[in-house]
Amino acid sequence: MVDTLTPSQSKVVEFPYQSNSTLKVVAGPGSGKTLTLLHKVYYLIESGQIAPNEILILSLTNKAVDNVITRLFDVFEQLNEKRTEEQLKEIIGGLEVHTVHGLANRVVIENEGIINVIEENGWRGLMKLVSEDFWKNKRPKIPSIKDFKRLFEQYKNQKTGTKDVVKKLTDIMENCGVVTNEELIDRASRYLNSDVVPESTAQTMEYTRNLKDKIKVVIIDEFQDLYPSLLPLLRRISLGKQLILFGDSNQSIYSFLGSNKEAMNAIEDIHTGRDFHIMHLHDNFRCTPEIMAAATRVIPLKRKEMNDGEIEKVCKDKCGVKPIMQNFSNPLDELEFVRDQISQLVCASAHLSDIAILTRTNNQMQLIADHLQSYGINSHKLTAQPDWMTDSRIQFLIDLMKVISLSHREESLKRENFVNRPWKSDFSLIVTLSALKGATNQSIQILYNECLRHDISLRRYISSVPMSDWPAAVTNKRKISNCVIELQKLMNNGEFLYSDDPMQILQKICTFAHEMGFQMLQPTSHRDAEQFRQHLEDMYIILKLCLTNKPNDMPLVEWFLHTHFEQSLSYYHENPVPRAGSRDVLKISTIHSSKGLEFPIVFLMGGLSWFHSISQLEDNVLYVGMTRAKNLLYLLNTKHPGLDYKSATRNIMSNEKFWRYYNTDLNRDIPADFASAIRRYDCLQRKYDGFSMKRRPFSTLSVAHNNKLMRLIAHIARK
DNA sequence: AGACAGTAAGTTTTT
DNA sequence: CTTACTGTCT
Repeated sequence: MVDTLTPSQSKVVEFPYQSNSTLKVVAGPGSGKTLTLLHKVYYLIESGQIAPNEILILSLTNKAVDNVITRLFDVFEQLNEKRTEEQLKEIIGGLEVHTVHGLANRVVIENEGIINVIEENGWRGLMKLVSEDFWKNKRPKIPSIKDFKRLFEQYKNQKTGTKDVVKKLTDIMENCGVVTNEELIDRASRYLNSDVVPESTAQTMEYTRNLKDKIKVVIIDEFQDLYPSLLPLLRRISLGKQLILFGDSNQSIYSFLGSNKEAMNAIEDIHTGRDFHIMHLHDNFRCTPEIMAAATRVIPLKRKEMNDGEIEKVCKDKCGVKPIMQNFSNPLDELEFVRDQISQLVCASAHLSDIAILTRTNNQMQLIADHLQSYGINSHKLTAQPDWMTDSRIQFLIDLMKVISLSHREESLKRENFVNRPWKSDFSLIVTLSALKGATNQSIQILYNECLRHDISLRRYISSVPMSDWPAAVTNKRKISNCVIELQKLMNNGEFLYSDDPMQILQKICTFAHEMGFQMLQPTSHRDAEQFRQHLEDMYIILKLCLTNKPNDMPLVEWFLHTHFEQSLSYYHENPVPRAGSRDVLKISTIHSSKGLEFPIVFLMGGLSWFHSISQLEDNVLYVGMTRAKNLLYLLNTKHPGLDYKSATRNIMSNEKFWRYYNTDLNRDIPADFASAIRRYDCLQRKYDGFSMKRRPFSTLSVAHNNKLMRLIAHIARK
């Protein structure tokens, strides 16, 4: 059955099930980790030891989860042709595959109802509630949202200093069902730890209980990404179960979340006195020996292993081309180099979709995408989430919908004489009012304090207490009041909350936002406006999708608010390139998001050198980036003591030997006529010559919001 | 108070 | 390399 696997892979797959034990599988890049994992799952089920619903597969990123889910069906189908599609679906449907946060979310929701994870706009709103002197003697004088977030966490843990301020904020969050990601994990592990489940709710807590009692095997994919604060949760989940860890410590690139060295050691003996086994998958089926040799030199520990003769076995033949390294002092040169190389590669036998450009930051990613776009080269961003979901303007609109929906719910509960506290709408309303032009921090603070004093919801206070009775210090009373009145109009208007027409819903909410003139929705440029329009369109698609799968007894708006996150993720997963005109587009991703993926050709952008010095990536980040490449690797502006800079750049386009190797490796036909590549390239160059710098508007070259590049270009222009 | 020299950070993800 | 803040001196 497992004859397609290597001996070491088979050993992992056939390792016996044994409760209360840990198996750690160290799997280097390209070693067939996911394949082995899936075979392992299949083996557990097929051998009758474990039922599908007794297996829990966890990972840290959505990407890794997607990866497992996507390949599940293929691998299972291949392994057993006897089963019908229906049976396979049932087996696969029984498996639990989640991100750690996704799992925590489910547990918490089951125990305390719908909760929301606080987002950028939420932090901005909270920030408005702390007084100026909170920032006195603090690190940054002009605090950003990020600084605020950091300080908030810090104070929460320390429980010293401005405790009362933080306490006030956490109370609001508590009341409104808003949590931070850390809190989400904490709460989940609390619910799993509390062994006493109240009898009355025992039946409904099925999911939580199953996690504790039913699951027998917990598989953690990419264990190197774990960080200390996840450990309590994982400890509880793996209690008494077989814990199988897959990963590679050299690919640990999330050390900024906490010390994962510590976490990695801790997870090995997560329960003391446990049976512990470790296995290695050494073969590398992905990279060429040339790429692997360079990547190995990047990690000090690896270099030592190599000397000890304990190196990964690369299973591919030499391709004859070493990684191409080049440094630039001018970012435009770098972008042009990339563009030129891509032209050459495509004119030879590469497809655009073979190529991936990996960057360190999201900003760089956007910059490169824009530049290539200006030449008519389409690219697809491999982000963890679709763009529109991270657009704070869209999130703001969703917040507006939340205020209306939650307020409506509160009103109807009140009519039926239920308890009125807590008012979940307060949080979203604070976020909304904070964005209102003219509503100062102070006004919102005072108003909110008044509400606390009168034990009344913020919305209700604003709408029912006459403005003349508001504290005098509140400015712009009319504007604030008007905003809430308009919100209430939407709330009482059945055409919004109970509408089944996605366009109508979108229109109503946009009209409202427009009339209120929210500052943050004002586009700063034409480009900005176009982007917003596109994101609105994407939101419309998800609204339409919600309409097709919503339960009959739930209004569309409510269903959307509850499920839009998951729905968009799965929609995005199934339609990875929803709007690109041509199918053949190149891929752009941050190094972090590219983990677990592989590409025939990789451009690794160390950093667009804003500085004259070339940025040095962390060892592991560089290693991950390099080992994504199957056949050809470019290292641009990448500095590392282990790398040898003297390797010469060859003309790739006319390297027949390489392209023979390349096409063979990808199971493609070898082109008969290599000379035509050069002809095609010449033709393409002539076309690009038409794109003179003058004709290309500056705004497409750089990004309006990337001031740094603008300044740098100005600097270069002066010279 | 104002000028000047020295220092540390910048980024990456999770619903 | 640039920014944003600190500390020290006059």
